[in-house]
Amino acid sequence: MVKPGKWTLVVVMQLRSETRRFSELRRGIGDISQKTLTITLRELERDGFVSRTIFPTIPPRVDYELTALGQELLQLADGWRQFAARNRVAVEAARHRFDLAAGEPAIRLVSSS
Amino acid sequence: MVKPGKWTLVVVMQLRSETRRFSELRRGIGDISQKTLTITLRELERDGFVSRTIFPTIPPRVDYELTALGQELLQLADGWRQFAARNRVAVEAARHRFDLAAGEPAIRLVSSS
DNA sequence: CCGCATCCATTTTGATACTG
DNA sequence: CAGTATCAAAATGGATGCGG
Repeated sequence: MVKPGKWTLVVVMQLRSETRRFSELRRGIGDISQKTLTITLRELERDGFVSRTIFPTIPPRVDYELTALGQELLQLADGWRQFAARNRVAVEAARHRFDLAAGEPAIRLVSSS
Repeated sequence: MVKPGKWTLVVVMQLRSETRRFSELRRGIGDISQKTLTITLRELERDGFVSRTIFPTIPPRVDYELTALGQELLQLADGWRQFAARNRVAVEAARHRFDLAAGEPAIRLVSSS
C-alpha cells in the first residue's frame, strides 16, 4: 500500500465479521461521499484486502468482504484503535498543557501580584 | 491524534532507541522539508509522543526523544512495517492481477487462435 | 542551527449531475 | 443500487526568505 488513504481503515473496520453491500457501508460510515467510498474500496480490492462480488440483478447489488489478508489488516487497525482508545485522555491532557504553555513566557520572572 | 500526517511514523521510527537533533532527523529521513519536519515534530510533541529539549547555545541545539507514550506508538508503527514487509509480494501480485483484469472483457466468449 | 511566514504547485475531497 | 464524470473547494507539501 503506497497510500493508505484517510478512510481505508474505517472501511476495513466496517467489514469486521460480515459481508456488506455498498450502501450499507455508506450508511454505516455516515460521512463519506459516494466517490470517496468507491475509490477506497477499489484500492482495497486492488491490493487484495477486499473481495467484490457483483450480482447482475436489477437493481444491482455488490457485496464487499475482507479477504484473509484483509483480516490481518483488520487486526492492525484494531491495534491502532485500541491504542487510541487507551490513550485518548492522556493525549488530550498533553495537548491541553501544550496549548496553555504556548501563551506563557518561557521564564516567569516575577509572580503576578 | 486526529490527523497522523504522512511523515509521523517515519519520524517516530527515526527516534527508535535514541535522542536525535533536528538536523540529524532531517538527514536521516532524507526527503522531508524543514517545514514539514517542524510541523510533524510539533504535533508529536503536542500530543505527548515526543519530548523537546532546547539548549540555548550558539548555535542553538534542540533534541527530540520519544516519551513512554511515544515508545508505544513505535510498537504500533513497527507492527505496521512488519506487516507491509511480510505481505509486500502478495500485495504486488494482487495489484498486478487487478490491473491486468481491468483491460479484459468480463466474459471471454472464444479462445484466441 | 533551528524554525517561522509566505507563496505556490499538487493532491485530496466533496457536491452535483448523469448512466446502466 | 452502484457506480462514473466533472467541477469547485480545501488540505497538504515544498521552496524560499527571514529571524533568534
